[in-house]
Amino acid sequence: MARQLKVKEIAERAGVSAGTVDRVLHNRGKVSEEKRIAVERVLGEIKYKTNIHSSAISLRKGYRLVVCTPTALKGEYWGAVKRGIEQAVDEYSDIDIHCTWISYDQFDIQSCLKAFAQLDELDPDCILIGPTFEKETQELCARLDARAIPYVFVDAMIEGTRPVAVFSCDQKRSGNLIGALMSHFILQEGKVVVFNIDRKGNAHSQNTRERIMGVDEYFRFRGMESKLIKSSFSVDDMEGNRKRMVSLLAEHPDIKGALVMNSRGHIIAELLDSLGRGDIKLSCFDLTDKNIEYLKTWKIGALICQRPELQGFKALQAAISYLIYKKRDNDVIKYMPIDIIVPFNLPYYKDNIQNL
Amino acid sequence: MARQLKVKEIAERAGVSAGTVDRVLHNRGKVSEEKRIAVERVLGEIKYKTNIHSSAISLRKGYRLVVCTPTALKGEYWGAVKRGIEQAVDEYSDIDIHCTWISYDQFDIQSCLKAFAQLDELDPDCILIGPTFEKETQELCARLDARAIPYVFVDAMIEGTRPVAVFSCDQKRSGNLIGALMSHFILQEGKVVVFNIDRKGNAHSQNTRERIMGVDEYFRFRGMESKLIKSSFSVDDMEGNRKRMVSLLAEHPDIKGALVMNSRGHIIAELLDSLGRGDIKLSCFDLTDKNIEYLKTWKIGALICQRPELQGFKALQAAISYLIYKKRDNDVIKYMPIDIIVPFNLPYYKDNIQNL
DNA sequence: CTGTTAGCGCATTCAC
DNA sequence: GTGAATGCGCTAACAG
Repeated sequence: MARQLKVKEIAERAGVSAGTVDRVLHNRGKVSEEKRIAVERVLGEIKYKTNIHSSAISLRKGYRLVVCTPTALKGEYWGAVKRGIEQAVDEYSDIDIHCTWISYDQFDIQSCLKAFAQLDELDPDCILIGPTFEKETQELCARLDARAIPYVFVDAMIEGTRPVAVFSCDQKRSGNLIGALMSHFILQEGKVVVFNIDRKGNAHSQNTRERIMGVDEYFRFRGMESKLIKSSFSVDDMEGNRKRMVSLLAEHPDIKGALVMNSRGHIIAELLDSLGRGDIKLSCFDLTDKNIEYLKTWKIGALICQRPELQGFKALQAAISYLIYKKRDNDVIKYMPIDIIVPFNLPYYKDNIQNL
Repeated sequence: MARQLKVKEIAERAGVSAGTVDRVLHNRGKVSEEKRIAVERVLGEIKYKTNIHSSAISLRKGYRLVVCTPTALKGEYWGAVKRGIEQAVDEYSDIDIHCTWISYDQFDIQSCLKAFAQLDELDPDCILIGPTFEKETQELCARLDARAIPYVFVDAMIEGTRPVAVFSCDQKRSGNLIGALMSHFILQEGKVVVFNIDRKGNAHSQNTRERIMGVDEYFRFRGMESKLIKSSFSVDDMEGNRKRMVSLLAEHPDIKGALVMNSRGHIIAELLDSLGRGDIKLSCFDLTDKNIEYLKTWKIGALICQRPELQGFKALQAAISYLIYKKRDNDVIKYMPIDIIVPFNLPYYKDNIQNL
């Protein structure tokens, strides 16, 4: 296999200049039909791939990005996403990337609206969005589309929008999976509560809804629908949670398992623990510090995770690559693997630099 | 935070030339004590990080690598490792990397010796080794050390050698994990056979031994050692396997589960299937095409995997980075995550480009 | 439209 | 030892 030709050599072969080849390569226009064809002919004969290094080094332009996600606390889900983004910024430090961070309370729609209003005031090259509320995000995106500001979603797709890319998981599959795991744990012996979180001013997030559909689907498939009980809890009212839990357990003495459809399983773990109901098998989503704590002591049986760092990393990467090459990939939605984490494989997921 | 200084600016501040700064940065020597200190002082004040792009572009040198692993068939474990390596070569195509591939039969020690003998004839810049036989690999490495040829291990560490880096999994943990999974499947009801593979001219590989230790450890921990039965099978004598299996099952009618300590679980799956013993729960290692086939039909319950593509990718990366910067990382062994794959999360592991 | 040219930041000559 | 000069491959700016 021959050495790869360089721009200059392609230019020679096509009887044009390097500048023209560059214009054709990145279809920046301003090339006559004739010359374009000449260049494309040469390009067709060989396999050219632009040298990312030379490219990056010549492209000495800065990019202003805004990242808008639920509050990214260290050790929580969005903290991991943030880490991934920061890691990517760091890795791309040769490109001058300036990030502005804006966050909102994912359980409070007003807070989200306020954050989105801030976005309207800014004029970045691209926005990374961690969406929660469907309608509000659609409205934001309509405004961004109008202003021709591209955006990338992390964690979830929002229908009716036109993102450059989306990094997420197949949430329904996650639901199937956690349902299947739980059915193994409880073994037809009793019932399973499916917990959700109370939100201010809006229904469940898209992701949560899809996960629940996945659980339902699995239990229906197994002919065990009647074993599912639905309930919810609050992220801040612990006393209320306790009361609800006590009456729930009284009402359904045959509860053997609990699924929390988001990352707050640790709240239920603590509650069950304090009520002396460690016999109830528990499983939830995401490798957060608090979940890890309960996973280690087997109070959470398994965690279903979706590579938040990688999502953040790839999202930043996608934004930059779009800004540089203005190319949209055909497959907008990129699915991450769904990881199953139990105490034994925990150490090699947590903080593992190999995971990017 | 201020913009990062460039070599030229550092040179100015230190009152030296760019050349000198470069010599200090990569301690290539030939710098007077005095100037070195001046440069290091400036370096201490700021945070300099060399621009990998400019670096890569200036460093216009080619590298000759040799990859020596068990035969890398598509759809099998080593095929995945190969894919990862090729992917990395592709990604680094700006650097001129030339790979020579040498393979051996992992179940035949003579074949391995022959491959290693070939290595002695070559004079590459670095070798990527997928080791199987411990003593033979140690001997090879001693010769490589003598010839000052650096090497990287993929898949397993071999004690008594000095690799630049090793990409592997904590195999004992994998054993713990598969043991724990199996104990969930069979639920104290019956016994578990642990299968291994017959090898020509040597005992089990290091990885296999560690995995078995992990299973033993877990069952001992649970006070269930008596439930384990050890057996083995051949990769090519199917008729012999069938006979052995029949007599094994006759001897132990209470077998409820089977663990295969390598990637050849599909052989046992097929055998059990043909014997009408689909009731025996089966689990093994690695996401190979044949295992996937049985996983999809639930004839294999779960696969334990160790990111072979990523291992290959990182190994190539480590080799190049060592060749360029001559720096050895302190943590030679890099552990990959241990993935649990069941039918539900299979699609997002298999061929998922997001996994690198 | 098109060709020429001047860098980008670093590594490596090669004189001094 | 040391600095100045050159080039890597690509892109952007500019003159025509």
